[in-house]
Amino acid sequence: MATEHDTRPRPSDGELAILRVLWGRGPSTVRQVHEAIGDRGVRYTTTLKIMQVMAEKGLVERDEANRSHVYSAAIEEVPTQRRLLSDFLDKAFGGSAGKLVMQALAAGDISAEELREIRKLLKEKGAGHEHAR
Amino acid sequence: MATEHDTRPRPSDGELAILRVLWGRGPSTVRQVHEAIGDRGVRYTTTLKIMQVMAEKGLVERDEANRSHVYSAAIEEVPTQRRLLSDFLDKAFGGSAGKLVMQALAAGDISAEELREIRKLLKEKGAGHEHAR
DNA sequence: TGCGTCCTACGACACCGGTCGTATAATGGC
DNA sequence: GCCATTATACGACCGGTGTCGTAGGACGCA
Repeated sequence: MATEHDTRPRPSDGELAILRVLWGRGPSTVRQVHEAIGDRGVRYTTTLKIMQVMAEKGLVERDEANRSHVYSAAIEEVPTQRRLLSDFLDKAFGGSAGKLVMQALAAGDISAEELREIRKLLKEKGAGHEHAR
Repeated sequence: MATEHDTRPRPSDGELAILRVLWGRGPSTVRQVHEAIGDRGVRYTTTLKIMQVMAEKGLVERDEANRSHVYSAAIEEVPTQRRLLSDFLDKAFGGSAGKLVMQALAAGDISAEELREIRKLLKEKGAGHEHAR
């Protein structure tokens, strides 16, 4: 069987913030991450601690070659987002992806660029949409 | 604009599950909610406690006329979903509604019915899509 | 009137996530 | 070689959430 389920836990909110930095700028030191986050009043050791815990959980990988350890994301961005989205979909929208999409469209500001992509995606998806089952 | 910001806290996951029941079937007793939730191994008093806390927080209202108190949702479904969605959007997608929509479209099974609505919405939205502000 | 049933109320507890202080070790400039 | 700087490690604590046990009151019915 190809689909061995990932045993790693979902990232928490704080962990996700760190992952976003790692995904965005690639392997980074704690300091770099800490500063990238904008340092919302939070101490350096807090960021450090979270990242250490993440390493234990397998959410990030750590290169200890240098004194300043270099961390990199151990889980991919899109699949992770998809898992979180799936959870959120169930919790907040009872699993109705349609409702979620509609509210996202109504609420969020979406660039023309992205709108175009969405239309394209929708066109492909709805190729044979004549019959609704 | 009379946008007095709602001071009530965001519902937690457990609270959200209860709200979904309340939104779905209207004012209900604790027992009804508890059974509707499917009772995932959780004791009755757990459900009760959460609902009591929700009442304190102002997330639900309680009618104590009868012995079995009747609870009803004190916050509306769509605005609540929108707030949660907005939070989630920031946390998981860095605020990019476009990315979220695309993944939701790609991942979720959306009924033909909803697909049609989405297209309609998209059409309206993109009517004068020359400038995406 | 007494008893089983159902309800609410309340407190205790455990876990998780986030936060920080402090201790200790490496580094590099002077 | 010394010292200030900067890094990691570790433990403590707090608040929120969920979980449950138990106590006690209301109800209905034989």
